[in-house]
Amino acid sequence: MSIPSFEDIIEPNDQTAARAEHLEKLRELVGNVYPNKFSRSALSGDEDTVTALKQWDAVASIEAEMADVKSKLGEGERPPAEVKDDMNERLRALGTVRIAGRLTTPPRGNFVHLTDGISKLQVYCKKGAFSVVRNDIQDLLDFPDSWTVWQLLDHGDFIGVEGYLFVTNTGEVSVHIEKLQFLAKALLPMPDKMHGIEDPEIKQRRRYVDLIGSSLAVEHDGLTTREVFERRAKLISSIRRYLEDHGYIEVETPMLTPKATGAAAKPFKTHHNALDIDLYARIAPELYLKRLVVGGFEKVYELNRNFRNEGISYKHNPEFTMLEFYCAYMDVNGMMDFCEKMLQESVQKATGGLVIEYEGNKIDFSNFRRISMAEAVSEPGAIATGLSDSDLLEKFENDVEHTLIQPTFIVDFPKSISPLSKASPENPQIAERFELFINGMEVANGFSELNDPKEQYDRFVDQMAQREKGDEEAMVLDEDYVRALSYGMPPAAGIGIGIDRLTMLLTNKHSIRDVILFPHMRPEKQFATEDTDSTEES
RNA sequence: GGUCCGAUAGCUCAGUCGGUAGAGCAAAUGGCUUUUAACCAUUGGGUCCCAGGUUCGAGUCCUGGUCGGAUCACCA
Repeated sequence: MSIPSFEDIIEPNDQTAARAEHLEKLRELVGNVYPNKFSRSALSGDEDTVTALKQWDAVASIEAEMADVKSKLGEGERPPAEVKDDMNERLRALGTVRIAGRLTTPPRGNFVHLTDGISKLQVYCKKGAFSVVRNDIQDLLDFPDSWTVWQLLDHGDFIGVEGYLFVTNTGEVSVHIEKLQFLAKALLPMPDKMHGIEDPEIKQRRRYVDLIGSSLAVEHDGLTTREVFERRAKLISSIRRYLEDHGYIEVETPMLTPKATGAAAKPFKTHHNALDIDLYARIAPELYLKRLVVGGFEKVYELNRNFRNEGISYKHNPEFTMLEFYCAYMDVNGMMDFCEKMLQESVQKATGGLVIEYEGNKIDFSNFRRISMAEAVSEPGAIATGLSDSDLLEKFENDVEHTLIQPTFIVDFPKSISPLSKASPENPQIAERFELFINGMEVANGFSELNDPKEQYDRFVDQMAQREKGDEEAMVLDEDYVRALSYGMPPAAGIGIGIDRLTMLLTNKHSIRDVILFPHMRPEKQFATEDTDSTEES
């Protein structure tokens, strides 16, 4: 296949031409236009980012004072000169700052804002009163070359500045530049500064530019893209901390497996050349994790990707992040208790409260309902009886599931659809299994783990029979897993929690694609998929 | 896979009944030594997603396609 040219990739236009020309002129003035580093340091020596600098006590307190002064001013009035002078004296005494970032606007006049992706900091340069670092040799450019460099900066470029802090006439804390260093060029134009990128396709395909746009956008509904993924990260780290605080150990089990089993789903298939065998991307880590319970890891978890070769929808992506964990000697009820507490803690940490707003609904995590599937499909006070397992499930999925807005554990699943869970001691037709529903969406699935190897074998055989009958998603017999259980597994409970869906809830996003940085999409036509066969050894 | 909706300048979007392709931001040029999304003036910038069709004439109407979104089915 032909290799696309650089121009094919960046698609030149008048804007890129101007930027490329600026880059060449800058190269003549400063030498290397892509220098290797810029040492950032600010007042106490620890503030390396714009955000850290703005949050540092001395700076934050002056900003707070100024906000107070400005709040008492009328429209168009400026802070009194004596207030400003006093602050400037205090700021000047703090010393020199070295700070770097991306330009959030084109340089206009003498001002520009730098961003670290979170906060913005204004910098001011006085024509003729600052120098530009030459990146090729230890030397400085002075006026008029320094001013030329300033004028060659574009919206989106990276610069580093050295200078002192001051407040402007309008009361904004800014850096007065003494030295400026050019750090990197943006050859492509930045997104609209008011709206960022709105086209959902470009937002998802080019998440980097969505992130640039969303951090700079003035107007946005709800969380910015960056905030969505920061909240996702907070959720995940708080879950990890909670599990580790409770004695769980994180493990990694195979993603490429000889058998796709442990869940009801269609797998992705691939091929290992050296071994000449087919492998499947895992659909669940479940059976590997329980092998570890057999081996003596009494509390074990894995938080990573699963792959299912199925449809794409607002709540399905071919690869999705799932938390699975197992606890020895626990049953389904203990697992529901633990899950409830863990989710409450995580929601609190990620959002700051237990009540979230999702698509107009208030969802309260402070109390999870528990009702049986039979109760859920029945009129109040009259439990439906005589339904077959499949009718019960169908009625539940069609009539009830979407009505479960508040966190609700549905318990007492039919055993026939739960091939890995233990039967209830009271009713052999019922599995000790639950699913957690929030906003009509399944978020978790857990059960008392079946640990009788012979019964597990029989259940697999039953699944294989259904497979024979054409059920592509019936579970595949895993002989080694049956062997593992035969070494003895303690009673245990396990759970799987859909992290993407939980994130959707906590970020008020309707689509799973909005909470996955790079969701699955068709490849762009002009950049065909790589022909991997041609790289194969012959 | 079914149904519905969408694609116009780098970005955000208008475009009436089928009659010369528009605005704001961004860009270029000039001015400006403290501006707060948008300083002032001037200028340039279009395969109206693609391919057909109807028409004197199509961004606009019709058919097919591509890509995307919503929704239903399947699924977690």
